[in-house]
Amino acid sequence: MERKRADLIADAIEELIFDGTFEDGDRLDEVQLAERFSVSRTPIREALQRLILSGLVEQIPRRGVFVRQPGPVELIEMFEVMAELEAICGRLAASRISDKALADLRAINDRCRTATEAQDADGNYHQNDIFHATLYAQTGNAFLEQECLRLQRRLRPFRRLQLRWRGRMAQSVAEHDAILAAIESGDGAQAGNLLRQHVTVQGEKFHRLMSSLKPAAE
Amino acid sequence: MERKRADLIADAIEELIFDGTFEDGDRLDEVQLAERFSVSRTPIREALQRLILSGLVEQIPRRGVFVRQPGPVELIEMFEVMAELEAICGRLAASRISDKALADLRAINDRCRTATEAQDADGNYHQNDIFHATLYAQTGNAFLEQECLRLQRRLRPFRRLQLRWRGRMAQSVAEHDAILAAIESGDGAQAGNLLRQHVTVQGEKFHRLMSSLKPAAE
DNA sequence: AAATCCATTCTTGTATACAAAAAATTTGAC
DNA sequence: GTCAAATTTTTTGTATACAAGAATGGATTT
Repeated sequence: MERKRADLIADAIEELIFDGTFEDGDRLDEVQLAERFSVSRTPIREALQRLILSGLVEQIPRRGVFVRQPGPVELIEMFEVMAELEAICGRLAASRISDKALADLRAINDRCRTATEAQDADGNYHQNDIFHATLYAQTGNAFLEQECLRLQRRLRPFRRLQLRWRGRMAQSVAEHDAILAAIESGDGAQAGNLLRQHVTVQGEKFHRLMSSLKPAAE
Repeated sequence: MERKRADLIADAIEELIFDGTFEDGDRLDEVQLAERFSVSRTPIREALQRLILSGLVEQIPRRGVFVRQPGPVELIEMFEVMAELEAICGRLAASRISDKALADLRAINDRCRTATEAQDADGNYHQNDIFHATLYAQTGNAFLEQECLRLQRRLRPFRRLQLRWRGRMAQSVAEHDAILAAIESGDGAQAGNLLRQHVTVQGEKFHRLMSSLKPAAE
């Protein structure tokens, strides 16, 4: 399943948006991008199509495509959906997970713990993504897994910001422990509730997220 | 904000797949489609991009795009996700719905009932879609609403088939009544469970119908 | 001086031409 | 006659040329 050049370009443009090269509201000029990537406008336009469909940019007919970072409201909404999806995953996984996968999850969370103790935010962040992705796979529902991965990917740059909150990493690891305990005991409802709380943006996390958005809003 | 020609073509091709003009596994020839719609290959390719991203067709690099109808397993998975999403909508709507919207839902279900009594499958089908779409909007979460509409749209041709089951339409209307009662009493958990069951049944009915058709299809 | 209208220019949307890769067919050897 | 290799053909992927709509700027008028 090889990928085309347009896919690579789409990923590259996505990265340029995430790292701040293109800010909210910026127009993505086709000819500039074509020069930057040393290709014609055609593959650029294909790449932009992908980004439009993923919701990362918005197209205004005959005007161009513009970076469209989600505002506070939309972001909260997306996190709410993510929380509910993860709750579903937890509930389903509790009744469908294999012993091996459970051991894998414990091992992944141990690596989260190690990274946390080493103050390694990048490591924690990465292992955390793997933890959740592994959980998705244990729902036994490949379609659900893909949908979760899609939203996880979309929220990635925002989730990363939350790790800057002091003590958040350690708390996250502890929450993973509780989730794993609920899954192991087969208590799907409890696993779901814990996961929903784990992902839901509320209280301190809410303010933290909002203030980190302020600079991007300008 | 109807976009451009490529979007109309994408919808048209989608319709051609749903109505059976293109079957599972068929290759969608770019030049043939270009002739059919009297445009060049460029807008056709853009339309196909959309269908690829929506999962309705599959692209094999350097080979072309092929119609990819979901198999029995994937279909069951999709219905399971739809059921869980609707359950979420029901739970959220129970605490967020307005009195006016509740009255609207009752009116829509009354139209479902009228259509059922008139043996009007098309009418019931249409009003049923509106019923659920209206419910999505009452979650107060526009992102969730859009995601639900997306999956609802994808499952539409399959949901339609289950109405052929004798008595299903009347049962569906009764289930809507129970759901509305739960929402009105503010019992989100109950509303969610009823909706999950309501949609799960659709999937199972469809599954049984499909397996009974399998011999004929081969 | 401000506003409006027209022309120029810039950008997207579409068509076509070209290149590269895969499928199909033909030709040749055993 | 069959299998294989090479060539032809078909089809996708990319580049470029062209058309149409929107923005911009200047000139003219009030």
